[in-house]
Amino acid sequence: MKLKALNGFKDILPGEVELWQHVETRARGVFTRFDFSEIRLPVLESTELFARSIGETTDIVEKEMYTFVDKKVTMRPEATASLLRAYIEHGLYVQRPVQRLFTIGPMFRHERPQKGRLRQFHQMDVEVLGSLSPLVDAELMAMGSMLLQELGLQVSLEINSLGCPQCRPGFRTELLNFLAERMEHLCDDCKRRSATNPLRVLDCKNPGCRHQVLTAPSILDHLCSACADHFAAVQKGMERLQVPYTLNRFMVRGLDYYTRTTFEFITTDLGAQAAVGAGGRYDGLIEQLGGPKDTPGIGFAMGMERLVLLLQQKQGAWQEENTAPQLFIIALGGEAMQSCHQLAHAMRRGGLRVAMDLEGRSLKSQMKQADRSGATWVLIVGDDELNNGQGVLRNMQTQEQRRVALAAEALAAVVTPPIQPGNAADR
RNA sequence: GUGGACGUAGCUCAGUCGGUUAGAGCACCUGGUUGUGGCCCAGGAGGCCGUGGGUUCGAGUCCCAUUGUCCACCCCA
Repeated sequence: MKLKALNGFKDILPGEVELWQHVETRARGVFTRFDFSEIRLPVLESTELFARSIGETTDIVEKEMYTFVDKKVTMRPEATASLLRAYIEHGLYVQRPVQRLFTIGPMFRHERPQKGRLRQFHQMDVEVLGSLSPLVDAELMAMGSMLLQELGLQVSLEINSLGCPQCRPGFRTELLNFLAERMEHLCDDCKRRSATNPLRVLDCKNPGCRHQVLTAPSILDHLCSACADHFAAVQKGMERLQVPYTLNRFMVRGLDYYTRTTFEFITTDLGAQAAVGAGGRYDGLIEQLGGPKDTPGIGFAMGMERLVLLLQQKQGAWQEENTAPQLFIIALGGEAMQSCHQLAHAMRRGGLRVAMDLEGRSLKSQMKQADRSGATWVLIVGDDELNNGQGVLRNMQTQEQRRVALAAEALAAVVTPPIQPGNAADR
């Protein structure tokens, strides 16, 4: 095999696509219920946009971006930056003081692929721009929980606050002092992290580090009064909406722009990839990207691959929509083929799903195809049927056959049964 | 970028101590039935055994390199 998809890039084949559509349909339903509007964004943006928003020294920007160096453009590694760019560029803050937007699409990061992680992956991204209200934080998390619940997934929610530019530096210094005292007990990665991003030591997976960090100062004890009040109001809001969550003072974020509330939807069923969704507040980012002053924002992203993996592991988690042909037409002989081709077209124009073999294969072979297609009805047309204008219509389940006029309307009347008033509610 | 495991038919996998023509199941095609699906039966097609080198009388099997995939680390949705 010579040509194949790139490492970390995957085809989504028929059979699996239906599950993706199911997830997207459910997501769109929930998001619009919460008054969010869809926005569609380019996958290619100026490199500068990501460098400025995500952070020059983050792993994503330093070594994971697909960048056309000569053209100074990059395949987006996440959606928030692009969405904010569009928000600022089109002055959406003028049209509506608080914008609620979502987008669904592919992202690109040059990482080593593993379970639940690809180089092209797909996210559903939700953002609320222009609101400082803690009720928005609570509502976003509640919405994420609702979607996961409607998908039938058991996922836990962990929340934390990272403070703001007022209170975080103080905490950072204190944490650095704490880490310096027990540097020799930390793993090599954490020794490095202490210098680059000390907060990350808090969520190291190494058991030794976890043990050390248990007695570390807590960010939650160092919030300024504004951040503390906000976080308390977020938690009150969560309780009012009855969204279960756990407080995790060790949770931090990988992207530089996060402030205050952060959260992750966590599962234990995806190997090393615990997070199916994550997000938080980024109150300084919009201004930093050239938007209006003091415009706060908050949002989260869910990993579609991870949701799909979870649903695939869960038998019967969803009901596939029936897209099988309603009628399979079998034509025997050249003349019948031409006549049936025309008939199929007329019925399709009328809105029916009609399948037909155009290869002139044997009746037996076509019956097999019809069976596999899942069609309930099969129309058989040979020379005799063509001459007297009556096709043989067979019900594949009951094996009953009858003669029906070779006319689109007559066939449609049999193939699409009128809806019984009593059955409507069952569907 | 680092580590480990694994590459045999479209898919899932056997293949003994190195031995002559490389196998099974599923899927596909044809027939068993002048024009009737599923089940069954018979037959067929489909392989550079990832690639390149080496050892050997002989390599799918052993060795080396390379490449790909997966899992984990890092990081992240």
